Amino acid sequence: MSRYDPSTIEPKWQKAWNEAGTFLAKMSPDKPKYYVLEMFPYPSGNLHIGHVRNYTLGDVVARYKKATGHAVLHPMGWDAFGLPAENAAIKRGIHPDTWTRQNIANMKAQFATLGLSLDWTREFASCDVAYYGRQQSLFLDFLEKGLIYRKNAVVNWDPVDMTVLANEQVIDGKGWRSGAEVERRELTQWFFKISDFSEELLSALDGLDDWPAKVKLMQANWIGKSRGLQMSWKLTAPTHGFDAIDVYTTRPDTLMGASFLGLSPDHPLTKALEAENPDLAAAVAEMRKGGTSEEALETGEKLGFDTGLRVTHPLNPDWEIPVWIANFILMDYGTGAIFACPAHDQRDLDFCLKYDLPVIDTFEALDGPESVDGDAFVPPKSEKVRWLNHFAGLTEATGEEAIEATIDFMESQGLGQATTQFRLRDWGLSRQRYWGAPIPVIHCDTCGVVPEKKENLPVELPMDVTFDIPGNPLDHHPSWRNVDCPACGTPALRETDTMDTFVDSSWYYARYTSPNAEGPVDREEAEYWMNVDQYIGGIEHAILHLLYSRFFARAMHLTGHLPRDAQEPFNALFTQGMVTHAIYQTRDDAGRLVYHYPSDVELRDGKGYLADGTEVEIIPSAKMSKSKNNVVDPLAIVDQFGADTARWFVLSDSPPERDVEWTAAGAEAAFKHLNRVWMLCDRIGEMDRNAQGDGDEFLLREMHKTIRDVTSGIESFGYNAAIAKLYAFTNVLQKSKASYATQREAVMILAQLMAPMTPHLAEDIWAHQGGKGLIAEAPWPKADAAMLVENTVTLPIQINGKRKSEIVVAKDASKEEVEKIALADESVIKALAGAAPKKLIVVPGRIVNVVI
RNA sequence: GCGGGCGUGAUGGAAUGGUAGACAUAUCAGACUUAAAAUCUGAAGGGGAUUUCCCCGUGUGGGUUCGAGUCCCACCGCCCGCACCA
Repeated sequence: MSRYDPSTIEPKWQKAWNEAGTFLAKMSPDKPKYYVLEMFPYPSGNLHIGHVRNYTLGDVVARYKKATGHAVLHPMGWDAFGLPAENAAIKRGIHPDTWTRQNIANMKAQFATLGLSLDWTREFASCDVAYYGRQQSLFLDFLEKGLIYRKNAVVNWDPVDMTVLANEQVIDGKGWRSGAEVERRELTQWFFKISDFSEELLSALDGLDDWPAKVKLMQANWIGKSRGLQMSWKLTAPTHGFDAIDVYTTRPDTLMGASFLGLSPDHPLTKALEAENPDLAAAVAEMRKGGTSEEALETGEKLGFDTGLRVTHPLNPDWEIPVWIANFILMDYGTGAIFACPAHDQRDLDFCLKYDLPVIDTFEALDGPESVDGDAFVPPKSEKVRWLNHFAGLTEATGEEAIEATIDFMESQGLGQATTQFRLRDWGLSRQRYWGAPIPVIHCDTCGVVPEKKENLPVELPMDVTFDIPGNPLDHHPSWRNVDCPACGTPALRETDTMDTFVDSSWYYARYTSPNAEGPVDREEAEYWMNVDQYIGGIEHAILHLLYSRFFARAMHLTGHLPRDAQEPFNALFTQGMVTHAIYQTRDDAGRLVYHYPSDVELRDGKGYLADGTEVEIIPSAKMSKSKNNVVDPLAIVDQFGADTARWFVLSDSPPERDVEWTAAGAEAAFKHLNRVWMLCDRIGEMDRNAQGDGDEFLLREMHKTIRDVTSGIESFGYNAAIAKLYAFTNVLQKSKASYATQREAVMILAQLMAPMTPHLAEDIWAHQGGKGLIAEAPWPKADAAMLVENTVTLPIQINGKRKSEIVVAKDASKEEVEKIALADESVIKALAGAAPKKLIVVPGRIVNVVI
């Protein structure tokens, strides 16, 4: 008898795989290729249990695909630029490069303990000059193609991180990383023209069949296409160079309900009026303060200011409508001006009631007017309503029909144009930070903005920088900025802005295909390996990272770096859930919550107690957080139980797309099970080689069913169900009295089916039972169809749809035979009590239903 | 407000329209043991009769169907995304 000791077998097999080069990706003309990629980690210093889940999910795919005869690419690297490194430099005086390299070394060692089937020869970090230098050359190519431009723009300024944020990085008016209230600033910035691709990025979502519908919907909402009408409203008296105000609306059908025309506080006309009207300027200043802060949202206070200007209604020159400035109108969307229809828009109604402006119904429900004070009548656009005063002659029609009729009418009269608007804005990539890829341009007094010459790339980050002054260290460097203009040769200054780290993660998947290529990617390698066949990561990247990558792949195609087919870089996407853990809390004398480490809590009968007997409150399945003391350290788990146990557990309890709660009991159960499998292998190993037994056929049948079920489970990310089948089969095998030969075959198959999940244990069993070579190189077992067919089948018998009994019939029994046997069944005879059944339903091989 | 998803034992969760609760956790009982742990065997949706019988049961109420956890409608609850977006 031997003991299951992961601490000896796991390093042993990891070494064997390394020495054999088992996981090196090689182009093979005779095999289909398969590229599986998990989102690369930020080198924060330590692996957390969420990484273990993410990378185990991918590893199952990679190992399974290898076994099914694919040439597999499964690389790993580091998303290594970013703010935390600079924060560490400021706080602890460590250079960002040192800090990052130490973290990478540390995490790589932790990765090694997990036994992942990664090709480490392709590893790179985004802060490697070899990587970001190529990124700079992509920048120059994009610039030349007109995919990048510079503009003066109001940007979101994060006063804590001292950097510009993309719109997408502002959450509730706060910086996504720092949480600081975002301020407005005007700076000259570089932008990717992602908005040129709005339509394309939206419509191509339809082709992404193996992406979660949810992610596609989130992207579609983010791109935010809307169809509407743009039209001009004439001012009764021209002012400040305006003789009309352009308005965009998605509800042109409500045109006859116009109550006022609203301007954004940032509208050019507002700005012009501000200069001469102090009262107006004060009101507008007040509106800007409110902005989109959470407080403003809570109070929902509508603020307005009557400019005194008047416009005429496009359809009736005699109808004068007042022009107001309103705080809820955004300059960034549409034209920054709206017409308000209070009868059919709650927000407009609130405003009109507050400022005593008219409310005009333009349609009513078919069953009569709805008169509820303070509530706007807003039926779904698809609902049919009665039109009260529609100029195009509509009487009963849906909102959708009315919108189209209005647009047609207005266009035919030359009063407006159908317009498509997108919410998606260009991606600002400039960051006023040190730890990022330098933007390779030079500012020359005579030539202006000049791109760096390609032969001068890479523009390397200087290592001799200090962090004692706030702001960008590159600005304070004594010499780095000073260069000669590539165009005229006179002294000039380097741009000190660096690139958003989302740029780094927008093309790394392509670089993995050819990490040593002279250019950004090698066309031949890229054409072979691209696309990523299966991409796996967190739902938190559903919008930003994935949208930017989709844009980048298109831009790389336009600049000749990637084939057309690679424009959608990720064929299939899987978003995994979080690993959660219970929080154990009590309250101190002042009523404040105190969080206890799981190791300090004893669990009994579903309740938790501290050493002194105090009962703790258990909050199940909470997000892991250091401050809540509920973080699980994967290294401790590997030390205690081994990597296979950690891998088995994160796969077993929940479907991969859902959150899984880490429990000590669950981890122990996983370990116990692996022990059981080990003992089973041991027992079979000690059997007499010639031993005969009973139940060989039964065991073999169960074995082939398990092959079938585990295979389909892995194919469909149903890992938890696949593992349940493996448990069941282990139980069968454990009780089996079959011959040695059959039991050995069964345990070998068990090992093969477990190999994607628990590769070390599987490898060890394989070796013990005399398997040839490595199990990691062995082909996937095939279920024998003949063994899946049963000779007899048990059919449930229902009476009026309720299960009452069951019968055993031959597999190929005819309908008539089944009917005869069913009618002879005791409970059927009893229920019929001599009468004939009204109806008899026989579904061959499935069920019998007797209707009385 | 708009869009999407989900609701099954004490718990995590299984279930191509066809035997609801696989598998696991926690629980209980038994075996082994001086004892405990480990291991093994078994019980277990709820209720009632009380061995082999009956009723109820997948958030609630309807519907389609021979048959619904699964499909349709309405409602309730929870979760996620977006949002003074015209």
